Amino acid sequence: MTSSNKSQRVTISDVAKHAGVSIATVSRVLNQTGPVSPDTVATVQAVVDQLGYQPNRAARVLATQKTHVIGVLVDEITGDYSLPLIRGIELETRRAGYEFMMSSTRRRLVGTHYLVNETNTDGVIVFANSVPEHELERLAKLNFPVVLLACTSPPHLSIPYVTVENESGAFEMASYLIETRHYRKFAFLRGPDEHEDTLWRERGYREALARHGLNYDDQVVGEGGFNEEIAYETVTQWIRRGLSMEVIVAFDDDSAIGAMAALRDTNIQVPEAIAIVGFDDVRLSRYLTPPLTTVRIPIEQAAQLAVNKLIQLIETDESQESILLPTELIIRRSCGCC
Amino acid sequence: MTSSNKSQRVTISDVAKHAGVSIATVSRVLNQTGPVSPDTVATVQAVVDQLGYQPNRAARVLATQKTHVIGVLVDEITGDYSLPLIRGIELETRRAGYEFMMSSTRRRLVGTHYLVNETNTDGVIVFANSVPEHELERLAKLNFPVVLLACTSPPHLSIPYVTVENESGAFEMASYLIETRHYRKFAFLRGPDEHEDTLWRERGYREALARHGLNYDDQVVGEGGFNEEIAYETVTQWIRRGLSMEVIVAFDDDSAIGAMAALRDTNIQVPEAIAIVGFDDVRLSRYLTPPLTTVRIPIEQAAQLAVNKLIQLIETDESQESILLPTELIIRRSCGCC
DNA sequence: CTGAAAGCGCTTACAG
DNA sequence: CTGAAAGCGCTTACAG
Repeated sequence: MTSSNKSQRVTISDVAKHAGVSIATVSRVLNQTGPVSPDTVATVQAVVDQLGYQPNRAARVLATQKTHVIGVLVDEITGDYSLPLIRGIELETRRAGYEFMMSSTRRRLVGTHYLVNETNTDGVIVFANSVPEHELERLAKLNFPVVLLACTSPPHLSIPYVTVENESGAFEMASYLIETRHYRKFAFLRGPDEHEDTLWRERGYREALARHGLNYDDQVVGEGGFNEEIAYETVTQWIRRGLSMEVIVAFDDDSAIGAMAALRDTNIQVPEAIAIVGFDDVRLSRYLTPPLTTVRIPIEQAAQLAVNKLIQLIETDESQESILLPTELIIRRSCGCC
Repeated sequence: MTSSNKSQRVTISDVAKHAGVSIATVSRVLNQTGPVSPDTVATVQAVVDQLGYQPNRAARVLATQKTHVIGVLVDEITGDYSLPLIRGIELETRRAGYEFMMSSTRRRLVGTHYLVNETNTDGVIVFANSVPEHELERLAKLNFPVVLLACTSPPHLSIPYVTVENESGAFEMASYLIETRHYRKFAFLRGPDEHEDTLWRERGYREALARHGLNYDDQVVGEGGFNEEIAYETVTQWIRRGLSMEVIVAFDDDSAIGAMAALRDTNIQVPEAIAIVGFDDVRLSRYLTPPLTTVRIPIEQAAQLAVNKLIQLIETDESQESILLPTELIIRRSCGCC
C-alpha cells in the first residue's frame, strides 16, 4: 500500500499542470461551460482519463451552492411499503443525476438536528408524519425545497405533496363489501392517529357506511396500529370477548395479516366465518392463504413523482399542483368472493 | 416568502459578528476543540441557538477532508432481502453519527462514474457482485476504505468482508433432507453464477450429497435466477417434460416461491407430492402455504457489522478479520416435516 | 484564551 | 479562447 490515505488524490491543479493549462480551463472542459478550443479539450480530456481524475464533491458543492443530493426523511425503515418507496426514490434520483440520503427520524438522538437537512441537501422528501410541524415550518421559513409524500400539507404552509386517494379507496372497498358481498357487521382495525392515512381511510369508510344506512360508530372498532402484533392482540381480544362480525376491515395490510393469524390461531375460518380485507397491497398479500383482498396504492410511483416534483422545485423554484394518485380495489379470496 | 433561495443562510461569520468574536473562536466552541473561556462559550452558544445556525457541510468537508458519509453500492434495490439490509445500514450509520448514500449499479448510465464513490464518501460498502473487480482494484490502489457485504474478497486484494456461512447452511439443509426426510431425488434451482452465494451453496449441497453416496450432477439442476419468474418457468418446464423429483431445493426463497406457484398451477401438492425448501428466510416465507422450510441468514446483522467494520477502517485505518456469520436451519411444513 | 491568515478544491465573473 | 484571482464557508496551525 502507498503511504497515507488521501493525500495523493489527484486534484484539478494536477490536471492543469499536466495539461499545461490553467485550472479555469480544466473546469471549463469538465463542465462544458464557456468556450474552449477543440485542441485544448482533447489534451485536457486525455489527462483527465490518464490520471483518473474525479472532481472533489465538497469543493464543487461549496463553489456552486448545489449539493445535487436530496434528503429522504422517514419515520422508520420497516414495513413492506418501505421497499417500493426506496426503489422509486433511488430510480428517479439516479435518472436525474442526483443522489439521495435517507434518515429515519424515529429513534434519532434527542437534542441533535436531523442528520439530513438543509446543510447537506438541496431539498428533502418528508414521508408521512415523520417530521413534526415546527420543523416543516422552519424549513418553509428558509424557503427550503420540501415535498411531502403520503400526506397533505399543513394548511398554512402549503407545501407541495404527493399522496394517494385514501378516502375514495376506502369508500370503494366498503361499498363493494356492502353492495356485492352484503356484509352488515364490520370490525375495523384503525391505524395510528398521527398517521394521516388513518383519518382519510376512516372518513371513506364512514361515508360509505352512512350511504347504506349503517353507522361506523355502531361497528366494532379497535387498534390495528399499522402493525401485525398489535392487530393480532386486538383481534384475539375481540374473539375472547365474543364479539361478532362478518368482516374485519384493516386499515393496512400488516394489520390484516395480524388479524388473519389471530383467526387462524383461534380456529376461525377465513373467509367462511369471518372475512378480512386490508389496504396497501404489499407483496405478501397475494401469497397469503387465503389471498388478501385489499386496496392497492402506487407507492413506488408516488415516490418517483415526489422526487420529480422536488427536483423541479429545486431547479426552477416553482412547483405545480400537488398530486393525488388513484388507488385500485384488488379482489381476492379473503373477502369471501370466490 | 422571502426573496431568493439560500442567499440568506446564516454562516459562521454571522455568528462571529453577533457574538463579537472571531470565526476561529466560533469554530472552537462548535467543535469543542481548543480552549475557550466559559463566558465566550456561553455567548457563542446563545447566538448559535438564536440564529439557528448550522455549519455548512460542504465547507466542513472541504476543510477536514472527512465527509462522514458512507456509500452503499447494491446491484438493484429489489428482493425482500434489501429491506433488512437497508435497515441495518441505516441503524448503524446513524448510531455512529454518519450518513449513508445508496446507489444501485445495475442500470447505471454507461460511461459515467458511479454516483457514489471516493469523492463524496469516506468509504463504501459493496454488496455481493454489484461492482466489477477492476473498480475494486482501483479503490484498493487509492487505499480507499471498502468493506464487502455478502461476498468474499478477490484473493489478491484482501478486502475485509462480512458474509454468511452459505456452504455449511446448504450442507446442513441437504443433510437434514437426506437423513431425516429420506429424500434421494433432488431438483436444484441455482442462482446466477455471478453471485458468489450460488457457488458456496452449491458446494455445500454437493458435499452433503457426496457424503451420502449421491451425486449432485445426477440430480435435476436448473436456473432459479434468485427470481420468482425464472424459477416458475424452470419448474413448469420440468413438470411438462415429466421429470421426477422428491424435493425442490431452491438456492433462495424467491425462487422457492416461484417453484411453489408453478406446482400449484400444475395441481401438484406441496409437500405431499413434491417438497420444497429455500434459502434466506425472507419475511414472506413463514406466510406461504405451506410455510417454507429454509435457511435463515442474518442479513440485518451482517449489514450492521459491515458498517462498523467500515467506520473502524475509516477512523483507524485498520480492520480486524473478516466475518462469517452463522446461518440457521428453519424447518417448516414445505419440506414435508409435519 | 483569542485572532489573523492560510488552505481545503472547486467555479466564475472579469480582463485580456 | 485563456488565465489570474476572488470567493464559497469552514478548520487549524501559528502568533500573541
